[in-house]
Amino acid sequence: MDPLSTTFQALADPTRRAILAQLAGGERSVTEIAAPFDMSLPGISKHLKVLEHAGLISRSRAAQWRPCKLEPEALRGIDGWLEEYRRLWNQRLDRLEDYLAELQAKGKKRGRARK
Amino acid sequence: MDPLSTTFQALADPTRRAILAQLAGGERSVTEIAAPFDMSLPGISKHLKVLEHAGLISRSRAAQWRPCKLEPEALRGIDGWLEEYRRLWNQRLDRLEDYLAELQAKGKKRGRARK
DNA sequence: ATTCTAATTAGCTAAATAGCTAATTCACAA
DNA sequence: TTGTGAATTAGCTATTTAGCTAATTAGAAT
Repeated sequence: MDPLSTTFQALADPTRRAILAQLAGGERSVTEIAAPFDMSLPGISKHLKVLEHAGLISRSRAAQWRPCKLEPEALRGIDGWLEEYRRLWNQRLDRLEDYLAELQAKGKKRGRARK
Repeated sequence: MDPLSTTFQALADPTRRAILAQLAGGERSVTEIAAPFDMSLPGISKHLKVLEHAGLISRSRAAQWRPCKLEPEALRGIDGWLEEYRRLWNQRLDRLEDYLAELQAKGKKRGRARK
């Protein structure tokens, strides 16, 4: 799978996104991560493997704990992909602003010929 | 499925992303869209349904054609989701810049006490 | 050595996904 | 009304995914 697909795929699950949000607050062990979820530990473990494979988290080793750390740089790929489309939705926004500006102008010059 | 998961899921396929890229150039009929791909028409049709369901494209109707149009606004959801993490990877970048600045300072004041 | 805790792996099931071919719908044209 | 081109739906298969329980590995502590 290409990297972009892998990242999008990893993010397409609310549990995994919640795990990332949790890790934004700092490193956590697997049991700490699992605590808020109504899901078995192996289930969480699988989700972590998906996130690690996508490069979104990394895991170190401290005694019998395997603390997970967020790797936000892995999101730059999709941020870059978005770039091209950001232009497009801003264009629309610009047109809307133009339209609103025009409406306002019409309001002030009520009765005058249009443009 | 929640909207964010639906969007990410839709984007987690290279064919679907290629379709969006193609539609960034303007509206296209289904056969036009299908042309560059080595895939059956029903296959493409399924991909289009996924994209439409995610709100990433819309379809109108002109005679027997069903032209597809890109709806880039549907990407704002994931752009907003990214926002929180952008902060984090910029932090890292800031730290790197700080570090480089410090290195440079050290270079100029070589031999002096640090900090 | 034994036991406890943290975490993963094995092995299963149910559901979703990607792809195909064949059949169908729909609108226009002859 | 019959035919033609555009697109979807039906129906199938193979693969992947999410989830579980039970079993296993690995380190720390007793």
